Amino acid sequence: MFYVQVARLEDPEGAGKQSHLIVGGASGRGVVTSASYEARAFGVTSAMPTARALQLCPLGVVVPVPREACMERSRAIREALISLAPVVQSASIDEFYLDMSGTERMLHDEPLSTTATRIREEVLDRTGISVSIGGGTRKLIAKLATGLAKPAGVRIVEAGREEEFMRQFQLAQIPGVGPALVDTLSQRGLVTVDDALAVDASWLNQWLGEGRGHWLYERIRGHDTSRVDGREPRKSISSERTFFEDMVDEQALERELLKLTVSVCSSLRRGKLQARTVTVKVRDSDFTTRQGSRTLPEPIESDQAVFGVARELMTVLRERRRRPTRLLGVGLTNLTQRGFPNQLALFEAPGAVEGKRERDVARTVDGIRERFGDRALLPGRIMRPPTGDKE
DNA sequence: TCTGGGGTCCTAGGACCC
DNA sequence: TCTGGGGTCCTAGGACCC
Repeated sequence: MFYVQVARLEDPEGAGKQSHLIVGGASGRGVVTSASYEARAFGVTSAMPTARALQLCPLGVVVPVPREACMERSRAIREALISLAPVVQSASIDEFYLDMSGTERMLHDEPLSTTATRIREEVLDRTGISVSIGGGTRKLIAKLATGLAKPAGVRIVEAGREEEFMRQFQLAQIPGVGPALVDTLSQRGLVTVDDALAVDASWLNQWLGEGRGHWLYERIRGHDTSRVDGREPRKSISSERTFFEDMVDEQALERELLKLTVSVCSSLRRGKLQARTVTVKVRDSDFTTRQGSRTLPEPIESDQAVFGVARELMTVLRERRRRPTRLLGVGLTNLTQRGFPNQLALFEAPGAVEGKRERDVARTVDGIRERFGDRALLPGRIMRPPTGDKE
C-alpha cells in the first residue's frame, strides 16, 4: 500500500478522493505498481498490465507513480526508524529490518508487541505513512509475520515457535520461492510447507540440486542465518526504458542510449562512485531479452566514457539480431568508491576510455546541474569518441 | 491483458594463472 | 605424450523481490 498512500498524500484532492485507486503506468504499456484494497477486491494485483486491471475493475482510477515523493517518504521513514532502533537495514523502498537485540534493558523488558506498536505510531506521526510490523527471531519470520500484520497492524512470533508458525503457509508464500520453484515443487506434489516438511533432505537435494535443496529445507523450518546489516553498499546502478512504440531507427536508439547513460552516470557520480563494468540491455519486439557487458581494466565515471562503451555494446547486440526494439537499458556494476586504491594509473594507459579531461567535464557539468537544476545542461548531440574529430 | 523499473543473487562455461 | 588441480575473473542468462 506504500505507493497508494504516497499518491494520496501528494494529491489529496485527486488520488486522495479515489477509493479504487491504481498506481502504475497509465499509458499503453504500463503495469500496476500498487492498488488500494478496494481495487484489489476486484482481482487487481501488482505487475498486472494496467489495461487488464481496468477491465477487472472498471471503477478504477489510474495515477502515475510519484517516484520522487516515494523516495522522499522512504528516506523519512528510514530516519524515523534509525532514531528508534539500534540497527536499521533498508530492504527496499518500503521495507526495513530492525535488529532490536540488546534493547531489552533499555526498554525495561517491555513486550515486543508494545515496542512495535509504539514504532508504528511514531512512524505514522512523523511521516504520514501507516506501516505494519512483524517480529521474530529471524528475518524470514519477521517478514512473514508482517504479511499477517497487514493492514496497519503488528504481529510478533514468540521465540521457539518458528516451525509451528511456518506450517500455516503455502510454499509460494515463502520469500525466495517464486513461480519457477513453485512449478518444480508442485510437480512433486509439494504445495504447502507441511507437504515439504515431510520430505527427506536428500530428496530435496536430488530434486532441486544441493544448493536450493538445502536452502528450502532450512527455510520451511523457519531457519535463516542472514543478519540485519545496516550498511550494505550499492552493487549496481541501472536505468531502462520501455518505449511507447518499438524503435527501429538507429539514430533514435543512440539518442535514447545517451539519455540513459546520462541518467545512470549522474547517480553514479552523486554517490561518489566509479564503475568498471558497463551493461547494455535490449528487449526485442518479441520480448526476447538480451544483454552485453564489458569490464574495463580501470573504473570510469564520465558520460563520455560510459557512452562510448555502451554504444559499441548496443551495436553488437543489434547486429546479432535485428528486430524492432521494445526496451533499452544501461547498467553499471563493479562499483568502487571514487579515488579508492585503483589510482596506481599514474600515467594514463594509451588505450584508456577515460582520461582526466572526461572526468573534469563530467564533474563540471554536475556542478552546473546542482546550481541550476538537472535540466540546465543536457547533451545536444551524439558525442564522438575522445580521439575522434574536432567536435 | 501482451508483459515496468529498480535492484540482488546464483549458475555455468570459458579464459587465464600458478 | 593429449593431459592435473587449485583458484579468480568475466560474460550471459535467469530467478526472484518490491
